[in-house]
Amino acid sequence: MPYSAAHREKTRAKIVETARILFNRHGFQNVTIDQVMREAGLTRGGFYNHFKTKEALFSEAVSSFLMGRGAEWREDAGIDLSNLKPEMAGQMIDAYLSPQHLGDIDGQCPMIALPSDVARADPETQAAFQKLLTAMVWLLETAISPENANRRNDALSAAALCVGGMVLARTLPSSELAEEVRAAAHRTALKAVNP
Amino acid sequence: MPYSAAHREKTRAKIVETARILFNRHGFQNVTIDQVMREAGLTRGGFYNHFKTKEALFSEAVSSFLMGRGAEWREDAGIDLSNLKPEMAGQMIDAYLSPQHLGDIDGQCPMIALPSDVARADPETQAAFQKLLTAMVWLLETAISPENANRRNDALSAAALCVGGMVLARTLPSSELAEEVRAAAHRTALKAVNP
DNA sequence: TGTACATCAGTGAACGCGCGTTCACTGATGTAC
DNA sequence: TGTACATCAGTGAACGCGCGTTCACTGATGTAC
Repeated sequence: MPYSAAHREKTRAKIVETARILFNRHGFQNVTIDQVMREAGLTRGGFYNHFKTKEALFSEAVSSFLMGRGAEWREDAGIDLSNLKPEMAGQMIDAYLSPQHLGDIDGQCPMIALPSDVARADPETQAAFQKLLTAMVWLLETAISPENANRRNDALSAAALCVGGMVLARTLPSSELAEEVRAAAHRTALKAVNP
Repeated sequence: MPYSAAHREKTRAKIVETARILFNRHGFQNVTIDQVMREAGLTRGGFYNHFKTKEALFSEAVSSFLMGRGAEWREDAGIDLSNLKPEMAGQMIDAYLSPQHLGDIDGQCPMIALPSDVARADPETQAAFQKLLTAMVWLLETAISPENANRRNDALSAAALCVGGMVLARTLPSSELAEEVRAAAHRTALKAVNP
């Protein structure tokens, strides 16, 4: 058995991570397989040793965020999934709706960079997207103080504010208005999880 | 001067309106010029009599919403721009975050259907998108009771909830979760403009 | 320990298709007389 | 009022390029002996 399974897995992971970043930058359709493979230090043809189609790569790239880049991101924000405390909902929102996240094209959450692309993608990709949102809502809901009778409603709304605020801010050409939207969504999301 | 200017203008408007709908359904890149022209009852080649590039059409399609489909939409919701009253912020939110709007693929607001596409489009298209948001925020802000000291913040947040809630709901494969997000965003947006 | 071998990750040329754009043309229509 | 003409909206064939995918191959590496 030439080439260890670990080697194969490492190459595959490298392709997925490269793709995640390029999709974040340019969107699904504006990234070519050639580009991904070259950026990953490989050549075009090898792609199909690892993935069936370009769409399959997209699905993996979206899905990889939760435990990949997203995990680093939670760590930086001081969020410990195995030990959620009420204040972590606020920390989550602070991090998600931060100017840093707005400026971090490569590392951003796929829900911000790719919603339209996912809406038109295959069911696997949409399922990966849904998992991302479900995880976010779960985290917010679990962290919100149990005294709040509208926990679920507030968690869902905070998630909508997080994604909506960032999507709008990303799309606006005027950075002043973008910043205004981000800041307003931030303030209101904090109020929603901690009324 | 053969063919009246009105005829030319009518054809052009027909192309834009057809394109707006097709972009809403399939996204910018998944719609071909051939498709648009055929659907508008014309043939491929004529396109360039009216537009310089496909991107120019995109920009017009986004921009056409405000005074086109969006105007019908405001009328149905009972919103009169020349005579805004406090309760109209609520009517606006009721209409935007309604199950009907969620189901209306063809008629939906471009901010919901096309945010990722616009984020990667040319400056004209982004400017058209910004005009849409600016109009929405202006409407909400103007309608919100002047007693509210955080008018602008609340209007911006309500807009983020409107767009964010709908974008998420559109992208989710589970219609139950989609409906839950929509309803939560709706409730919280209403609270934001009318605390 | 060293070597022949089998495997399969990776290579790069080629294929085929779709689509944005161009272009020479056609023919419907308004105007001048 | 009727007709010849000029204009230009609309036609449809063709071009050219890019990209997803395929395929015959190469050569690095782990294993058997």
